[in-house]
Parts: sequence; C-alpha cells; structure tokens
Amino acid sequence: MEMDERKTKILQAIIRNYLETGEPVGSRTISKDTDLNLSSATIRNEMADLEEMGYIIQPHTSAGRIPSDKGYRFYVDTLMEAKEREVADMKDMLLERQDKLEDMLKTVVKYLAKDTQYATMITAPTTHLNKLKFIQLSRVDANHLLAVVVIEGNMIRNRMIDVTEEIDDETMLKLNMLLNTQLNGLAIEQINLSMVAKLKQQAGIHSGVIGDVIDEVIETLSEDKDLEVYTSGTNNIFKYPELADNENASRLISAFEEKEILGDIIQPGDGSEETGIQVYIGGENKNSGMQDCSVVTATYDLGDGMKGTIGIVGPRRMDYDKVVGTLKSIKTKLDDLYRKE
Amino acid sequence: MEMDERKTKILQAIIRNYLETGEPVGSRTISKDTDLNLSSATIRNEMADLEEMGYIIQPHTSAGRIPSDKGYRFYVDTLMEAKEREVADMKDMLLERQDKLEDMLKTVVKYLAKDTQYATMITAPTTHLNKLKFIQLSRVDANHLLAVVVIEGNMIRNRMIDVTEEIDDETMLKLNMLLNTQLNGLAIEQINLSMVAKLKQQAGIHSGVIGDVIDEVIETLSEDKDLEVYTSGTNNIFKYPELADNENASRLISAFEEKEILGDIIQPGDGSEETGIQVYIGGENKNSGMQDCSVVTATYDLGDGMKGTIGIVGPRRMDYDKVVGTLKSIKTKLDDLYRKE
DNA sequence: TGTTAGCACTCCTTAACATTGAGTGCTAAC
DNA sequence: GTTAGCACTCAATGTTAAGGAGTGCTAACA
Repeated sequence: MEMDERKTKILQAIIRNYLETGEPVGSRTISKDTDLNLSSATIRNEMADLEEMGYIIQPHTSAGRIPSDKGYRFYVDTLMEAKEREVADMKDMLLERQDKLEDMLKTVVKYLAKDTQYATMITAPTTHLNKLKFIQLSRVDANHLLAVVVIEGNMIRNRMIDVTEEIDDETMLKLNMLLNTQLNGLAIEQINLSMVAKLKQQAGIHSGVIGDVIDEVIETLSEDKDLEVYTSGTNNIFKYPELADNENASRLISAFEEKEILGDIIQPGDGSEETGIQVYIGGENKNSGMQDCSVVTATYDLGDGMKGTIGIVGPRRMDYDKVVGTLKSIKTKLDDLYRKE
Repeated sequence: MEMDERKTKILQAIIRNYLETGEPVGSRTISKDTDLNLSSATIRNEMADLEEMGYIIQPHTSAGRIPSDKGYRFYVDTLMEAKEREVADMKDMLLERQDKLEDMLKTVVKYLAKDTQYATMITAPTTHLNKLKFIQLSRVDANHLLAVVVIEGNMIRNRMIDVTEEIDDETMLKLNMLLNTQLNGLAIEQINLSMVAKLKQQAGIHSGVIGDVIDEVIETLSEDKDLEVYTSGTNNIFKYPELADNENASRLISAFEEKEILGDIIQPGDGSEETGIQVYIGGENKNSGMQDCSVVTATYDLGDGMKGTIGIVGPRRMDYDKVVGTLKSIKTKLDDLYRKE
C-alpha cells in the first residue's frame, strides 16, 4: 500500500486536529473538517489503511486515532508549512554591549520560552576555534597576578593567579611581551603542550614560578565556557498533561537542571546543515528520559567558528510550524548579528 | 489551658512521627510510641486539648492529627535538637582557586541538594561594601578598550568598551593613573555622581570620549553581581506529594527559575542574627506561592562585608533537625573560609 | 469498484453505591 | 485522672451500571 493524495490529506487533517485539541480524532471529525466530501465510513477505511502503514495509532479499540512518530515525521518532513515569524530584534537584546553575550543568550532563551510556551535552552557559542587577540598579566598585589585574555568576538576570560614570590616589573614586562608575541593570533585549539614547553623555555631562568604562571594562563584560555547552557520556561512542561505526570516531570526538570540535554540530543551531520534546524520526535530522541518529548534544535553561527545551539522541548504534539518558524527567524537574526558589522 | 510536660512530649511524638511517615498520626500510635504508658483514650483527650490550643490539626473527623504551623513553630523553637552534622569540606570545593567563587557556590548548592534531598539555592555574596583594589584600562584594538577591576576578596569584573576615536598611549597611562589614585581603596558603595564628575574634570580636555569611558568603568563597578543566585535539586520537590501537584510544582519551579525566592523571603532583623539561621514555616512565608513550603535560610559571611544567603526549600514536614544542623555546619565552614587565611 | 448507511461491538468514562477500616468523641466504670 | 467500650464519621477502595464516542464489518447503492 502506498500514500496517495487523499491519504495525505486525511493524515494532515488528523495531525492538525490532534495538535490543536490533544484528543484522539475520529472519522466523523475528519469527514466534516476536510473538503474531500467523504462520509465517515470512507474515512474509516482510509484510517485503517493509514494505521496499517504505521502513520497513526489507536490508543484503544473504541477511540479515535493519534499520530505515531512516523506520522509526525511525515508531517514535519513534507506537510508542514513553517512560516518565518516576526520575532523580537536581537539587536535590542544585545543592549549595545558586545561583551555581555551571556546576557543576550539569557534574554533570547527567555523570549523563546515566552513566545512558544515550551521549555527552551541555549548553549553559549563554541570558542575553541577562536583566535587570541590580547593577553595581559598584571600585578594586583604582592602575591596575586591577574591574567586577562581577550579572544576573537571580544570574549573575555580572566583568572587570579597566586604567586609565592614577588615578580619584578621587568619580568612582568618580558612575560607579557612573550605571551603576546607567541600566542596572539593563534586559535585556542592550536595551543598544545609542546608550545607551552617552548614558551616556558623562552621565559628563562625564573622557570619555577613563571612556569606555573604560564600554566595558569594556558588553563584560563582553554576554560570550557563553551558548555555554558541557559534554560528558561521549564515550568511550561506542566501545560502539557502528557509530560506533567510526576515521574516524567521530575526527570525532565532534572535533565534541564543538569543541562546535559542538548549535548545528548544533537547528532551532528544528520541533515540539519541546509537549514540549521533539526526536529527530533518522541522516540527519535536518544536520551531515554525524553521519549515522550519532541525537541527542535537550531544551530546559530556568530562567525569566527562561534556556533551554538538553541533547543526547544515540548510534547510530541508540539506546534511544529510555529516552533520551526520562530527558530528560523531567530537563527537568521543571530547569524546576521556579527556578520553585518 | 497551657502546655505541660506531658502535652509537650505528646506533641513532640506526633511531630516526629509525622515527619517520618507523612501520614496523620493517631492516638494509638502515640500510646505505643512514647514512654508515657498511657492508653490511647488518654492520649485522645490530650490531643483534643492540643488541637484546641492550635498546635495540631485534624484533616477530617476520622483521621489522625497533623502538626499546624504553630505546632511546627513550637517544635523548631523549643523541641528540636539540631546537631551539627559532618559535611563536606569547603576547602575541597574551592579547588584552591580564589577567583572561582561562582564554582564553589554551585558546588555547595549541589552538595546541599544531594545531602538534604530538598531544593536549594544560594546567593552570591554582596560586594557593594567591598573596596576597590585594582583598576586597569587596556587597549585591545583601535576602537576597543578593556576595563578590568579587582575588588577586595579578589573578585574580578570586566567590560569591553567601544571607543569611536583612538586614544593615545599617553592618555591611557594618565587615565589609568587617575582611576587608580582616585578610586582605589574606596568601597563601591561610596562612589557617587559628584566623584565621577570630579574624575571627569581631572581627566581634562578629551572629555568627550574619556567621559564615556569613565562612565563605563563606573558602571562596571556597580554591576549587580550580588543578585546572582544558583539553585539545585529543584526536582526534589517531586519527592513530596504535598508539593508535587501540578499547580504547586509549576509555581515552585517557576519561582526557582526566576530566582526571586530568597529576596522575597528574607526579612532582615528577625532574630536570625544570633545563629544566622532562620526558619519560615508554611504560611509564615510572605511569598504566596510558597504557603505550603518551609524554608530554612542561613546567612554566611566571607568577611569584608561579603554576605550571602543559603536557602533550603522543602515541604512543611521537612526534617528540620537535619536541615538546620547541616546549614549550621556549612555556614561555619564558609565563615571560616576566608577568615583563617 | 468505490462509497455509504446501518448496526453490533468495544471499551473508556463517569456516577452511584456499598464496604472497609482507621480513628475519633463520649460515657461510664475503675 | 485514667481507661475500656462503643457508636459514629469519613476517606479510601471496590463494584456495578449507564452513557457515549468511535470502530469494523456487511450489504446495498451509484
């Protein structure tokens, strides 16, 4: 048996209706809702076919049908009409300050949660490909140095370094010079052990303390800010009874708190490249706690290799059109953000 | 009618039992559980008295009794035996790094959630009383300056500043000098508008750009890091049926996400000064969403005016002994942390 | 051959009702 | 003052019946 136009139309009507009401939909409803002018009996025959083909499911013998994962998948891949939606302007969210990326991400994720009424999360952009722009070591007091590093995209990292013996001005100057000439322009990823060894060697006699300082500077660089994840609207899961039972809710809340969801979910190279948007429906999720959820992710790219991911988590009967549309718009705005400048 | 020793013993037994089981406790149970050697009938008479006095409540006529807020209050104030408990060492959590206070707070709050099985939150220490230790302005590229400020307690703040016209080396040097001599040693709180005006005046001719830069530096200082709140174990609320119904859970989760709970709850100067520990039982909470919760807070003090608050949120029938004990221990460890050095 | 009306059947949902049992309050005796 | 005894209350649980939405199947129809 195979899909024809009529079956497609009926399947679409079932899904549309179910997304709206959350109730299993019966043959009579479809008979009235579509422009096919078919009796409920005919619809019933078609529905039996669709069930046999695996697109819809009957919760129990005397109930209507609900879409299966395969049905949703068909809908998302071929029937959905995701329209770009008007969304708030990222520029406004940036508050004109480049270094407070963190604040913008929080604002975005909050905005998305409010707009979609689902739970949302966003990862900070990766920076391991970014190049060093500026390194500075300053003496704060007798036994504390402050290391500040700026990388491409104007992200700042810093660290207070304890030193056991005071370092004189001349050495500080030399050290700063050394760090800048050797490391500037390199991507964080490129810095390896042999480079560090070379650096230490060049730093010369004071190897004891200076070696430690260099180690700490390097560590500051490779600090994993990439994994930073912000979430919002977790309480939205209570709006959907199928997710709101205690066990499920507890699992989800916990997953959001641990912030490990996105890492678990995203499987690079699964066709999301073209649009940057990817949909995972119910059982398609690897994460066992999320088999009853659908997740839509978008990869944004601020340029210079700074990519991050936005995730929206809702029930299977998520409003895919709206969510995908919104994410597309947000993604576009984020992508344009740095590029235009 | 007034409390006598026997009533006290019975009340204590009722509360202890209820805290353990979560079920209303009947007269027969108390008759067997206590060493009073009284029949259930006698206990019933006493219970009727205790109810009249407002310490216990009968959910319905044929049920046992549960403690009222007043009962819990009596228990917490006079019957409880909070024993200091062995807790993880903060030193280990600090990972030997002074500037990563944030990481320590996250670790503490996570540890507490795991240890107590309640939802926990912690506020970062206030810093508005702290003194400036170090200010540095550096040129990152032609139109970006980097401002870095270190305050007492070695907390670091920074900001990237856009400048429209390039600032020459000499001016930078002068500006750094000026900022350090004028502001070092001052508490953040002390810096006011007239000081800023004076600063700008002293900075001289370049007033346009320089003025903006100074404004941004000042803003960096007063950035409200104080309000930073970390939470953990929110999913623990599902362990307590009285909190886990949808409406309640949603409200609580949302309150935790907004992180406004502690601010709402803490009422300074309500007797928590002696021990730094404060207990809010059920209806005693101002926040309307938390009328079914109990909250225990502890104020920690890292010295230099850096105070913060820890909060533990659970059901009314929280294990007060354990929670208060744990908080006392944690508080002591935190208080000692910086002081000893 | 596809479509449809009709009908028996399934099974979830809801309400009504009876049963059980924990726990109480009261009374009278100790 | 304490206690045994007893009638009473009421949430919880189980049972049964009625109602209804929706199906699958059959037979008639265009």
